[in-house]
Amino acid sequence: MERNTRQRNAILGVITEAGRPLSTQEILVEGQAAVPSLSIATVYRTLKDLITEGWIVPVKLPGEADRYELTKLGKHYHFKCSSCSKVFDIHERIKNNNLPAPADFIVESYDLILYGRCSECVPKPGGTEPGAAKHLV
Amino acid sequence: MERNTRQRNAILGVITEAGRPLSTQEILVEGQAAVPSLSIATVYRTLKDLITEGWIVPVKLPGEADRYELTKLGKHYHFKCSSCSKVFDIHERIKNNNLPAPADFIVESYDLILYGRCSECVPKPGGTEPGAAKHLV
DNA sequence: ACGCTATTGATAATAGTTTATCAGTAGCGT
DNA sequence: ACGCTACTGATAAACTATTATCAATAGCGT
Repeated sequence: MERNTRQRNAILGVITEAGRPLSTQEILVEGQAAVPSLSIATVYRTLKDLITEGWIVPVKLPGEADRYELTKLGKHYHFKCSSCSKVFDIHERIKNNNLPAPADFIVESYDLILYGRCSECVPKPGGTEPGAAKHLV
Repeated sequence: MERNTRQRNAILGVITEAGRPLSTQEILVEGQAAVPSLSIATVYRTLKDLITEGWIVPVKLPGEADRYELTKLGKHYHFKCSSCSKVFDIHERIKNNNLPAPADFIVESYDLILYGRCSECVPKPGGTEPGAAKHLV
């Protein structure tokens, strides 16, 4: 990065504010609130730069396109809501860190992905499904 | 399925023998040992049928194409070797099943994926990297 | 062995995501 | 304010994985 552009600021701003990993489409739409002309090409270009510079990291989930979040959030896990499709960070530790594998295998790292309903999409008594209407991704 | 073809038998056979989730390419190559003319189209078609019929299930890993394994193996986790790229089943149980998430989230399921070196690719003293030469996927 | 038709093989087409292209725009040093 | 050139926006292109197409092949019931 050599110039401090509105687009770049908007994109890094959106990711910083989000507090959860965002898809390229989420970044595009949110970023256009700040820079209406923002294009998907610039989103991809800037994400690549931000990764190279170490500001953000891609979050990979099975069968889905990458999402992106701040590197400084460090090692943690992810929760995907099966209703609204948003992905949230889980910073709680796994209590028992004793991960089982065959004795002659060397475990170097691991991913844990939880699936379920986020607080917005938990079915509440006497109401219609909140998730259905709030589906944004 | 209405006819019992050599192709179908070969594909289901390869998956059954493997003992680990196989990629479409692995299934194609291994299947061609039994049916040399086997094409990738037939692999995809047959995999879809076998899934519909309940024989196999897709195994999804972050950022990778689906692999396939027998349904009857039941719920378990996976280990991906960072050297040879093979994926192995982990049937051992997680000792502490207390998965952490925000209190107002409902966890319905989870995926656990271990990364590291399989027994074939563990660096052994005084030898060159076995993994480099054995990279088959 | 015959014949019907489900299945196959080869390849084109599709789908989704990411990257390349290039003329126009806008940071930023002077 | 000027000018250089990195950056942007629009879109084409590339890429990978998967599915559709269709003439040729091969199960399987008779």
